[in-house]
Amino acid sequence: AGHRENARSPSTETSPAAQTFDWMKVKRNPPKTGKAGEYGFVGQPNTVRTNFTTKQLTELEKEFHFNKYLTRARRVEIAASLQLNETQVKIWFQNRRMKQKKREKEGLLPISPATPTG
Amino acid sequence: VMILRSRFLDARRKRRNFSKQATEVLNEYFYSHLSNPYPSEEAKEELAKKGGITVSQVSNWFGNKRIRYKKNMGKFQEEANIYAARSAGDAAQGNQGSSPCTPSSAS
DNA sequence: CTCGCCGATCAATCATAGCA
DNA sequence: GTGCTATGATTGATCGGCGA
Repeated sequence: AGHRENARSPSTETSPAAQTFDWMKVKRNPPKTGKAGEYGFVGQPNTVRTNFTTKQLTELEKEFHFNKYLTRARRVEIAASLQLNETQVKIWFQNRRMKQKKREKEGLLPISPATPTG
Repeated sequence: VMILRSRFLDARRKRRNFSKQATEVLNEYFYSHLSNPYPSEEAKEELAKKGGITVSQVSNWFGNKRIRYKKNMGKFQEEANIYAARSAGDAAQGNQGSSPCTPSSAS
């Protein structure tokens, strides 16, 4: 699943090789990590990816080993404990699960593609 | 920043450029589908096999390629022309009707 | 309708490879 | 041996679709 755009820019057609397709115009909204309690104002979009500290990552990983999925209550605890947003904790777990899945997949058949009669 | 960055630097970062063959296959697909360079899972597997790399690497390559291409289109015009000429006659440019091209080699 | 998850992708960054 | 660019991988966060 993903994007299905294919529109082309209305103008700028002089160049034959590369127009400006829609996917080239795709822009992501700035992160709304409303990071507070660190610097600047509270509730002000950070506009930049948060850099998790080693401690935070360690705790998150530890929790991940305990259980791959979090409950609302648990999430609140961890978020408060690590001084992160609930959303950040939630997202971290999501990305973590995806990473695990990818790891399992890679360490399974990248060495033996079973290519009979190539 | 400062500090803390001294992570063991996961050896993962250890990388090696892809073979010419892999780059060739990837670029061929990219510029042949410049209007929509989003290969499906199947296409990725095919490309991975042809290039002798993993599907993840194919995904990474396209992800980086797309971002870097649109960030510096001018820098890729040259490549675009080169690969565009090679496929010349594929779903690439102002191709709205999209031809029923499905060269999927059936085994 | 709201919320979490999945899968894919984005976008910024890290660290190294390659070249002058 | 130094400095810059090219390139692969990592990752916090977004987008769209689904199901509870």
